[in-house]
Amino acid sequence: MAKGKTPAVSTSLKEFLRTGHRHFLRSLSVDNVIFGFHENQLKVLLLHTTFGNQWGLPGGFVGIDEPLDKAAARVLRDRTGLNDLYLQQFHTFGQTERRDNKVLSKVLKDLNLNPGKDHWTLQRFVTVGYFALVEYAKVNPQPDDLSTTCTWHDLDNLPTLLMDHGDIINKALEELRIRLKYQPIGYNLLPREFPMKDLQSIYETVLGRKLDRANFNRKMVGYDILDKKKKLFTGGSHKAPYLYSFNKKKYFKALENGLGSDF
Amino acid sequence: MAKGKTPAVSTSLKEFLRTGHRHFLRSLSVDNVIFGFHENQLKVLLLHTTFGNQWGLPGGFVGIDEPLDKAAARVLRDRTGLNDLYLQQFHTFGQTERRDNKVLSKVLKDLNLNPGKDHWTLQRFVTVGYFALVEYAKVNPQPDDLSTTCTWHDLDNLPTLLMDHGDIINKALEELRIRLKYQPIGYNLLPREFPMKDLQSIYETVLGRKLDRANFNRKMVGYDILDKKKKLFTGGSHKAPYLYSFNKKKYFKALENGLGSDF
DNA sequence: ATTCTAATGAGTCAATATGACACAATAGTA
DNA sequence: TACTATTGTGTCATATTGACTCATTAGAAT
Repeated sequence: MAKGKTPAVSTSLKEFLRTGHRHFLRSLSVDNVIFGFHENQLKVLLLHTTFGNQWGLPGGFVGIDEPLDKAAARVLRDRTGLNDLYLQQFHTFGQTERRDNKVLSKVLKDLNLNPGKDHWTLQRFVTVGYFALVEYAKVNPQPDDLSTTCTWHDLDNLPTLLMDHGDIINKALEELRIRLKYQPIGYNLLPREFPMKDLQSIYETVLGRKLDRANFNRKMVGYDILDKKKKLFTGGSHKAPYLYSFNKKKYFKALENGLGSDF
Repeated sequence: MAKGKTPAVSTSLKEFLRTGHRHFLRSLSVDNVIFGFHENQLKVLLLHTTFGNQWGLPGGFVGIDEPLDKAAARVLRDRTGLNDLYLQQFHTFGQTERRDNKVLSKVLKDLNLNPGKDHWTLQRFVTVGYFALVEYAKVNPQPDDLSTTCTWHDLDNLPTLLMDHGDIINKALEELRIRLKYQPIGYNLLPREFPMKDLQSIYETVLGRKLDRANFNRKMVGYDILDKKKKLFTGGSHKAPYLYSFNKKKYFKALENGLGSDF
């Protein structure tokens, strides 16, 4: 979907479509499922395509001399304006139906480029899926050259999506669910300091069921990977909760001893 | 590494190297980490390359109209002679150093083909890693067109490997370890009926530590996914163990209730 | 200032799971 | 018939989990 900003590539969309096959790996792309958390809702960042009038995941191509992970990180940076985010490869999608005839052939026509079936963007693409966990408030969503808007969408109220992007999101969520069970990565969705209730909300949303407040607290504190801070003044008319922050040192020590495993 | 046997592709190696770029996706390959279990050892199936005098994973290219998963299954079938095996995609490797200059340029020279830097096989490749769990005794290892032998190797005594194939195996093992903790997939490495001790050995090998016999037994039986069969006559001078077999119906029912999860 | 409300931190307790170990049973061998 | 190695099963102390209680407290209402 995205126009890559790899060094030495023209910034013009037309030029990109004409000569991209010389600067990017053929038939390979990356797509990012960027998760955010806001108002007790898990959200995904989506782009609205200029030409096809459809929503799709932020994605891009892989530079001919660019590591795969860097390509995904580049797309993530370009769409969020942020660096060094939690980004995790989770699955590669290689069905033969994965090709975008509608949107891109319309683009090509509009730009007076050869819309023939053999254009490199109209070929079948294998895409490597990454999911990212980002702090909602910090993100400044940026559309790419093929889209008009870039906005958050509630995960349980998604619009119709391009190609298999719905499947990709589902798989990302599934993978997130699994990972959350043996790595406490949820904090990546929160500010540096957060009340325990917010972390619990994330777990409840991702796992899809309510958790007991007291037991959740006990368990998280039990992992010994959080620092307890001073109080928070919430503005709510009730007892103010503690704030916690994630402690990386403690985390890696805890990982060695095996966090949350059977056997 | 492998020559694909996709329909309508010439069976000659030379022809394949000359025209492969028209039948396969460019710069994309699949590699299989095929695990077997024999004499209490976890084994991996490796190929010895004819030209480079090195060992590598069984792999292949993806047909232009072939689903990714099918390509991996095809490679697995071609090397083992078996169908319908446990095969799981686990990671895609996309470092820029992933190109095979040594082996393939030698092959090209020997076949009097243009050994220029721009030959399609000498480009950088992104490879999708799959791991398979197979029943050791049933496998009939088959080398491919670029290798002389295909044999099992002890996982803890591997030879020097091609490119990043060592990393790929390590990652596969790591992924297998994680999966084993929340899905009882170990039985795929065993015959249809097996004594509990063999299953325990697999867990011990994969997890890398001894497990208590009685507790392991209790836990596995507790999952309620195994059928207890008649006795086995081992030939050993001791009490004969029961045989168990995996029950898929029970398994899927157990999965719904969440097998071995925190929270 | 005092009372009220909603949400928090901490604690209890029964049920269940885990880890370490014990012991009788038994297939083949001596 | 006794011996040996290994198996099926049981026990028990300890740790973890799930469901619940209760005193505490920040801000709003009075």
